[in-house]
Amino acid sequence: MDDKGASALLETEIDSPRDRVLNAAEHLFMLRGFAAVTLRDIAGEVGIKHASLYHHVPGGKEELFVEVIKRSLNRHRDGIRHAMEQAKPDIRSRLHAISDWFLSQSPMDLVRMTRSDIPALSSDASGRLEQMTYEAILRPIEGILRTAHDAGEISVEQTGLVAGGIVGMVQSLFSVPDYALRPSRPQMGRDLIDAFIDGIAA
Amino acid sequence: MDDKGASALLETEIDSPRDRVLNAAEHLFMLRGFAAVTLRDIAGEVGIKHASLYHHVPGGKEELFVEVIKRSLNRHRDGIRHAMEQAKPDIRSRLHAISDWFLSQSPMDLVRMTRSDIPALSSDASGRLEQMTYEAILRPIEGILRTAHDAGEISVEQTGLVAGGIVGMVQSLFSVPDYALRPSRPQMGRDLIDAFIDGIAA
DNA sequence: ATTATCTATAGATCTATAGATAATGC
DNA sequence: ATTATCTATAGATCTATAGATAATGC
Repeated sequence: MDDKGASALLETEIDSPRDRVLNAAEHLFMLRGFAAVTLRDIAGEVGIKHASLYHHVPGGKEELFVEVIKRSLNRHRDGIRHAMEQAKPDIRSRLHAISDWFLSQSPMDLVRMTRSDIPALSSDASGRLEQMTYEAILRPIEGILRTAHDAGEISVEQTGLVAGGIVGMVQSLFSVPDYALRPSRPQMGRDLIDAFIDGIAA
Repeated sequence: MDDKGASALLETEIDSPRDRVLNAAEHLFMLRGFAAVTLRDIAGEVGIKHASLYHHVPGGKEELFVEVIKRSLNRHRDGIRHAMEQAKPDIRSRLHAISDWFLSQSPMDLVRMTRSDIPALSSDASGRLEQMTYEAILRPIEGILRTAHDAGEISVEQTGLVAGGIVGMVQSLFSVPDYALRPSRPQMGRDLIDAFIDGIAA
């Protein structure tokens, strides 16, 4: 699957130059979106000239974005999977773990990604990424909810709807300004999850 | 407050040319965000050349965006206020009405607006819009939750947190693709509100 | 007479490419 | 020797302005 050659790097290995480029690109693309980030912005964050980016990503801006999103989605898929293995099996622990995971990552805005960024790409990449976004994030959470539902742990039927709602709710925390961060963002995430599980009604 | 002169237009009045420009701009800015929309896109949707936009909005792209957002935020503030006057006073009816209102408007992405679009503006406009966003949308909803809390209708204390979560949850529905719109988006919104009020736990 | 639009163009970016130079890894 | 970076530049596009032309409203 990886035509760049599976690298059997030592664990002490520092980031490859290509990874430093992808890291900078991910930071900026996630923060501002595809259109608002220029290749000069990314190169500037790495500390090189923008023309040098083409050595690492010959396909230019679109390939850079696609690589960044694919890498991020794969990491989220694995992160959620791993969190589910670690967490206690009850739905509250599981949703807490998912919230913790999202809030530990660079701020993703799934709404902007699916409504603005991804549709701006060539229709080829566009379709693949849209599909991949669903498979990596919404589908796993949907599965977790479905399992909890079948076990009689939760009552709601519309697992897809609720999965999207939870993600939207948690990601809204990324726009909480620093001065309002009391309690911490992860704690806010768990509080929102608790409110959603128990209901806000008195 | 409005230095363009309060227009005592007849109710049968059709949109002024300036309003047609603002409408097109709002549609595109809300869909794709500030950076991803060009003046040519907007002019094209109106059916004029991009240079003509400067006659209606001399300040150019930034002023156009600021005008659009201010108009939209004012409309949301009034719409929420009006919805609260119409709705029954219990918190469920009120949150249903808020969800209905949001889903009746052109798709707003508050996360993208506050994290990407608004910070890209001159710091002058940026500060004003950030403040106005909070006052027009989050504060009213927070007030509604606070009232319900004081009346013993809901138990959760963190009204600001929950207000943001509800908005994020409802706005996530804008990224539901058309083929998945069963039931309707407004019905999905009310279902999510119900789940949030009653809790998803069995 | 005023308002709205157009053509033409300036100047600033942006993406992308070509080819030279520097740094790195056997 | 290979990988990474740089300088220089082409060509596309974007925002914005100036001034001419067309449409509209008394």
